[in-house]
Amino acid sequence: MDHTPAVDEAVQLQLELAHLVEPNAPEGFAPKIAAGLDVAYEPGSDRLVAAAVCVDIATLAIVDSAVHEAVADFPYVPGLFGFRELPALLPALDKLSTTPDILVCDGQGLAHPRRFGLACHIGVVTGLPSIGVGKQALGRYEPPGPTRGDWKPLVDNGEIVGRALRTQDDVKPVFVSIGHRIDLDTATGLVLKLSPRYRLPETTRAADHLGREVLAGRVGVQDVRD
DNA sequence: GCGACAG
DNA sequence: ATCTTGTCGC
Repeated sequence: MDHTPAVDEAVQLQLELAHLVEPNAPEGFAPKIAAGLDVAYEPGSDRLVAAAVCVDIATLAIVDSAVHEAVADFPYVPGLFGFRELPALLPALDKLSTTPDILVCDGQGLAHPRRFGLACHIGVVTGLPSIGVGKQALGRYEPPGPTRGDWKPLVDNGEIVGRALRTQDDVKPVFVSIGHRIDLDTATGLVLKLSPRYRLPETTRAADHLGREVLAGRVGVQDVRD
């Protein structure tokens, strides 16, 4: 990517990079390790902590983690998340001693006005399969049934860009969309697999928790290889 | 034109 | 995203 592009050029960059998104999983794709990515922000400052936590998909055990502290150099603009979080997320990924099979991002992937949300962005840049799991949709959506596993397609301009997925009975749905090198069905199945008990996947819960602990100073960055 | 708007 | 008080449930 670039070194802090201007807001207006960021939009153009997304339109170009969107062509690089691959909507299918690699041959014989059988992910074993999923990495949860999240960024924690310090109130009233530009300081932030990006966290990456690797989880064994079969057991949900945490097998590796890393963080990267930085200063936000791009403003929060809905639709331009990648430019704000990638600069911090990429270094965190590099610090992992494990290469995850798939990245689970906190935000949208294809379910984005220009079909290039954070998950697509980090997927294309790293070349790794990725999926986006947002807590909130960018636009309107049809509520899925009340049971875990129920879902409704997310439609934007006549295109199916993702799914509103119920990960637990009677809890608000999450918004799943592909990021890169994966398909919607596989992404949906993986999100359910990673969310056996809570609304959000264990991957994003773990990354969110680690980021907050480091921000608060309760966990030293050296404890997770900084 | 106006409102809505991932984290 | 983060702040903030209380409440419900395991």
